[in-house]
Amino acid sequence: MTPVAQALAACNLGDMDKPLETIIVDSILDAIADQRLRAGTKLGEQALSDLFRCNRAHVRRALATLTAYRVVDHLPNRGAFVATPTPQDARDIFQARRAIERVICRNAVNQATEQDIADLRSHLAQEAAAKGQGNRPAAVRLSRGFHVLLGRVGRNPVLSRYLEELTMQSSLIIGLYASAHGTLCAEDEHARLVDAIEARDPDAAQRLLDEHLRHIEAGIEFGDEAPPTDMLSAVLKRS
Amino acid sequence: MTPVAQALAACNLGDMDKPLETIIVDSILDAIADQRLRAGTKLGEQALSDLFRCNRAHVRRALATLTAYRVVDHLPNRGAFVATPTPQDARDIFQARRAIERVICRNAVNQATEQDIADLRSHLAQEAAAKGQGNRPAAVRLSRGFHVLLGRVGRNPVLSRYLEELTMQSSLIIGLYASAHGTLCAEDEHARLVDAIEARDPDAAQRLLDEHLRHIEAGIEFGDEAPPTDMLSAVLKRS
DNA sequence: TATTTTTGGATTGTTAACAATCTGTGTTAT
DNA sequence: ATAACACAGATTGTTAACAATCCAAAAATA
Repeated sequence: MTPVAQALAACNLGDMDKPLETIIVDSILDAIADQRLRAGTKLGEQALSDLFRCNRAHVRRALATLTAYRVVDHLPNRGAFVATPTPQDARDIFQARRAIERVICRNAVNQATEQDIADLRSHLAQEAAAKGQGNRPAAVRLSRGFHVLLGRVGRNPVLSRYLEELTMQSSLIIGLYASAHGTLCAEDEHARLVDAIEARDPDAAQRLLDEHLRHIEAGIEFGDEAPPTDMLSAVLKRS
Repeated sequence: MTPVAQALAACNLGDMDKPLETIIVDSILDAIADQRLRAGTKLGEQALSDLFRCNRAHVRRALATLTAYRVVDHLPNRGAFVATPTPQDARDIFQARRAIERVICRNAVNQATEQDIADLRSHLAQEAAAKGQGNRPAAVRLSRGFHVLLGRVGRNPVLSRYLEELTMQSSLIIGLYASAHGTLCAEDEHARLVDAIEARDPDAAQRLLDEHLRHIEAGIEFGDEAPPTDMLSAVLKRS
């Protein structure tokens, strides 16, 4: 079983009557968000079409979409690889997150229903549980999930979509550069953010979120040199 | 000659050794930005592959990319259409622009070189010229071009990319809902923005840009009802 | 006449075979 | 022993033929 197969194995293979391309794209995005697929991994067309029991054309289409999302790098005649953001990319991505989540956050303060706040709190509980059990993969996934959920509460699909892209890339960055300790969202920062939203205090919420993002970014250690490259990503130097 | 062919005719058909898919994508994006292609227009695969003298597979790939950019809506078994943003989409898009351009603008104040400022001023001159001649298509294109150029000066490729997407959709929106008069960026707003950047005054620049975007948005008239739909876009109601 | 059904053409979706390119291995020559 | 070269397997890129679906106009029915 290839590494890619392992990473994507326990996925959305239940048919669910959704278009095939969507299933492939979402499976790969999930795997990246959960850090089961790491930066630089090659996504071979054969491997994927075997995995999803489909035509290479479908895989090709899916890879084109992922390339447009900037989550996959496509090198002509060489193939598709999970993107490996450079340290500069990382800084740009986190600046973009601050710009976008700032507004998402204010929207959330204005528009959150009681149901939304309940959902957020229930998510917090899940995060705490995962951390309590020392279940790191789940903690990583839920940590991103909190931000995505907040995006939904903000009710601006354009901003949500960008945020999902950016958190995806943040997962790659953390996988590449995260120091072994720390790095995960301190969940009490999430909790205090929900408090501020419930209190309908936009300025506090915005400030908390901004600090939170700076903490995450600060927790990243840009080794002075190249990213910890495993064979494949050597090829991936951005032009 | 089909309407699509007319819109894309005078385009980047010079080969330029760039990958074919890129040429198709960029041609269509340019045509949308210039409002030669209007919302709801069908992008038939045959028509495009004839136009670009290429395989349908290439067209398909290009359309997948444009769909990922949210500039094209893909309806299964029916085809690809230039997206028709709803009034709610428009509000979301302009809010996103404010969130993003705010930061781009501060970046520009911090990082603009003398060359950058010269470029901006030269762009302003072109805008003035186009308006003076009453050349509306050129004025529309250059008006968007100013914002895109500002994005480049900000030197955050992530934000620039989102801005390019958003200004593209803004072109569609303006094409759909713009009242006949007004609506174009008042170029003196652009000019004053450049002044603020040259004066290295981030707060003034940010304020000017925010107001500028609100003016554009205010100039849009959301007819209470459906967008001015020409046959095809009737099919395009978002799910 | 108005509504439904049928039917033909056109368009999109799918598949498989073929061509071009790359990667790694093994050989040869210096 | 090292470097350049050549070959074979594997991977990506391209193309064309075929199948399924949709759309619009004509025919049939009420």
